[in-house]
Amino acid sequence: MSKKLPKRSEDFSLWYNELVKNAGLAENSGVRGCMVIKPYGFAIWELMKEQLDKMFKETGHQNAYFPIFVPKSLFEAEEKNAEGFAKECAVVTHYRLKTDPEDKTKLIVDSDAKLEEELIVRPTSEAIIWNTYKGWIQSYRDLPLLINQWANVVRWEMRTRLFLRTSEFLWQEGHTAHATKQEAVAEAKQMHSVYADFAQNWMAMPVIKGYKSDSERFAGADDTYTIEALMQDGKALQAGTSHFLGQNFAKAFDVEFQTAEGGKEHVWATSWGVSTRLIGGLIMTHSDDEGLVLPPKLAPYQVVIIPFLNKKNEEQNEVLLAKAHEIKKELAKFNIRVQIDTDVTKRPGFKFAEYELKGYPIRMVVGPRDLENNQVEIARRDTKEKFLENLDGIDEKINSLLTQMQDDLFEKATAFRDNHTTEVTTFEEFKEVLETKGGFIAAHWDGTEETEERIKEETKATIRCIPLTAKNEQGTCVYSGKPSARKVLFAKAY
RNA sequence: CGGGGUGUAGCGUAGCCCGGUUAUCGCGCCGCGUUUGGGACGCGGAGGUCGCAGGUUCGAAUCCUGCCACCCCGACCA
Repeated sequence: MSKKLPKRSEDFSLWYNELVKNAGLAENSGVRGCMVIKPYGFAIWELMKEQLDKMFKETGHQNAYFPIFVPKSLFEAEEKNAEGFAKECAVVTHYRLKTDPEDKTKLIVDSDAKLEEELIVRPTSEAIIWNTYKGWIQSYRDLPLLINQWANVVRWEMRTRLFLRTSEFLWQEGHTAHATKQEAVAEAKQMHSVYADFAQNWMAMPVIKGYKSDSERFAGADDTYTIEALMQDGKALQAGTSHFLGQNFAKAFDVEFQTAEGGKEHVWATSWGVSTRLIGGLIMTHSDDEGLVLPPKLAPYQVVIIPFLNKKNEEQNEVLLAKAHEIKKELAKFNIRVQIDTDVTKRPGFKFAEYELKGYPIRMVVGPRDLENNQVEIARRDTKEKFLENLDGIDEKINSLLTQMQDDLFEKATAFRDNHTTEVTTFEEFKEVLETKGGFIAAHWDGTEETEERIKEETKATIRCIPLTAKNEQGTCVYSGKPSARKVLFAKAY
């Protein structure tokens, strides 16, 4: 069915692309930069959504849905935001097609059906949402307003990559309104932590929490908090952002509320989002030359049971299948997601390779030999270890193995990240590390956009974030030699 | 948007420079048989608007023009 993957170490991009396609996660759609997410890939997204949604609700948020189209006049209301996205907007200008009089088999845009005002296909929903919030917020009693939306957005990027950057992508965007600055900042930080929690405890993907420099900040935000992950090729991935928007959108959309004291004030805002890009991060964090490696918590199926079926031996097949179902039922006690492979036409070796490619965490093989001994063969996807396990108490054994694997994956990824985080003091060192080893580089920076830009031009590395944990220590900027108060994290990024 | 490349069956490809019966091969797919504890083998079979539209020609996958899509590099990417 699928051919061998290219080696990860030889051509990471090619490896990634082939992996995504061969594992059945997604493919290019043939529609400009848009991808088709296939059922297996979408199942991962659904698991992510389920957990994130739960976390949002636990922190007091509700879901709602706003239009995909944003009238241009609304879009341009917040200048910085509009400017930041202007170059990558899809725009609806007409609302009707008609048969081409020159060629009856063709349709053409009906020029009589030109919209008076163009509609922007949302690249993000601040504008339409804040225009709506204006009508929802009059009093401090209406606050805080804590809303999340699951939606698709469109950004007309010049160059696209499956999951990491597509013209259309799925995401969630939270948009909140608060009575005080303090409360809004706390909300932005809280959601920043929720993302970090999700990345680390569900995706087993270690992240650095930090905030963005002026040039990397969200257009229209006062502060952008980010979680930054490191991929196996040494490039950084911005995995989620949470923005403190100040009063920028409240002012642009005239959203004021009456305080308890009777005064009028603009509300304070946040927005925060993660997207299907997380799936790309998940893949590039854990996977290997054999294919996808999924952390158990986000694996559509955590266990595949493969009974050794033989076309010629119906009786034995029945016994093996019955045993497989029995085991599945046992595992259900711990809500373990199990698939039973009932295909009689493929040989075992082929199946093993396929399930490895798809990243099933545990493979359990049941053959005649095992039946006699009341055992199964267990194979771990992450370490490739194989061993026999007695079936007594198999539910608990598998459950704890899954927990173990989840922890091990996180530890392994953390070790990789730490090994690829280098502190440097000179620009020579900076360039050397970037070229040979990649990864995060912690270096002093003078805080100017100019220096940041120069470094980017010379090395392609950008400031990924100013870590929240960065301790104050006087030093000199790695590029300009000017004084610096703390080290920041640089990397080449996706 | 600039530079380069590719488009031939579900996938990967040969053929194109130098036009000429019925378009090559492998994988996959279907059928039968033998197999089955790490990607099986034999035999038989199905599957093609050669990216699209024009043009040149007795004749176009092949030459010319235009368009479209995709890939790589750059630019772009809160």
